[in-house]
Amino acid sequence: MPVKILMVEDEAAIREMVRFTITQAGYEVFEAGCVADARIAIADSIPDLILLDWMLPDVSGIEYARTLKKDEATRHIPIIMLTARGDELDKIRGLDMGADDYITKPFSVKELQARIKAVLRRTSPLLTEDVIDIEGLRLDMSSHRVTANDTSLEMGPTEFRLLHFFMSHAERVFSRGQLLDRVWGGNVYIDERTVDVHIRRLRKALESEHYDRYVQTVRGSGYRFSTKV
Amino acid sequence: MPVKILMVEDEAAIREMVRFTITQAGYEVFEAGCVADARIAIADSIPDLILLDWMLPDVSGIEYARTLKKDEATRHIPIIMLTARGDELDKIRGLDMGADDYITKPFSVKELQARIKAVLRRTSPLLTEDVIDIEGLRLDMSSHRVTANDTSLEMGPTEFRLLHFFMSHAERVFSRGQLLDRVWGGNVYIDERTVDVHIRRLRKALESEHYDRYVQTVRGSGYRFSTKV
DNA sequence: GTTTGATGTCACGACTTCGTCACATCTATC
DNA sequence: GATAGATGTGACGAAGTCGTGACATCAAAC
Repeated sequence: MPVKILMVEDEAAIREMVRFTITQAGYEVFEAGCVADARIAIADSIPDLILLDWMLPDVSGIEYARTLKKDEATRHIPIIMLTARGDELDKIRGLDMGADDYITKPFSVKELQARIKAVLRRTSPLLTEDVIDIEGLRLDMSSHRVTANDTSLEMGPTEFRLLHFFMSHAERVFSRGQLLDRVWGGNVYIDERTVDVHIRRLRKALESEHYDRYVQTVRGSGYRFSTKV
Repeated sequence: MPVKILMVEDEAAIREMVRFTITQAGYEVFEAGCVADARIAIADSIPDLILLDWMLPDVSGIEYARTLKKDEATRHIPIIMLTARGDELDKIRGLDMGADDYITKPFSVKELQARIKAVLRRTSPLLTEDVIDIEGLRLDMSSHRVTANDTSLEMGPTEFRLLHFFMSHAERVFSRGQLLDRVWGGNVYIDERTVDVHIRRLRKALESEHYDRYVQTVRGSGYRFSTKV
């Protein structure tokens, strides 16, 4: 599951350039030309980062950023604002609506790549890793494989995504609703108890090498991946 | 468990701006357009801070602040008064009805954020923190875990909430009624003696690492979490 | 068309948590 | 040291939460 980036930008030229930059770096891009489209894209699948133009045809980028930060489901998503001139930057900074970084046009491919990487590393460091190894449990994104002490473990696609999410966000509790949003993708009308079943399947897959104890139930709250047993 | 802020303000524009500022900072907002609504909101759930306009349609902010400070259940809630002009500020100061801070309109987002943070820090320094550590007893909200000297402690959800409340309001006595209001949430019709039982359960959970001595009985008043034994 | 694997839902049972009660224990006061 | 009121504590039933196997559905592969 590659890192998903949503770009909200109306100028075709910049979109072209950003799309190239991002795919080049191995991320997955979703594009929206206006806020309305962005909403649809997010409802469909929650991205790991948003590149947000400050001037948009329908709603201003600033205003939209505010909306995103207000919503519980999207609050955690880091936002990089794209602004036209340096002097606008000050204005935006002054408004302080929760962007995690800013970049002024025109910008270079290298600069954009660097900032994306920096923001992702800051917000969820393990998300960018190609292979995550926690106490001998190794999840390899490129080969799409999970091994425990060099023993290959079998699991379904959903369990793999679930494990990847857990391992890149270890030591934190997530409610069933949050897991549905972030592992299944938004706009799904799935019973929350379904999460239980996939947790069960994931545990079963990890069981043979005794890593199932890392997938912990937090009664009344949700689930957690933690090495502290 | 986010910090809850009640805003009592009749002007829609200011409400909009304040609501944004607050959610932005990660707090939870409840809104009331008049004192009557504010009463209802408080009966439902006691906030951690109140932003109170000085001119309100039904009862004046000053008068309401006095009422709040008279009532045992709401006395502890810090109040920030919102006033229209600087000269009114002197008047209010002179009246001294127990506001913890004042802010004059128009005010900036930054200023409001700063004052909220300052007041919260002053009244309950640890309320804004995600992880609270008191003398080796550590409560981590994000991983939803309690550890004592690196030993994980087991307890039920209610005991966890109770301990979190105690640790973020250390060295203060709370009556059973106050604890019911603030830990169980308002509008519950539960026997006050039930608190005793949960205190007992919390003590039992802390017992193994000898932190139960921090949960203290104040005869005739209620309970207190204190490191002074 | 059949098979296979993945997925979401359901129902049942096991287990936890919660509020209440009854009784024991403690403390202040006389 | 007797009394009365406040608090500690174990037990219990009810309600809630979670684990788990079974099943229906669907899409892709053959």
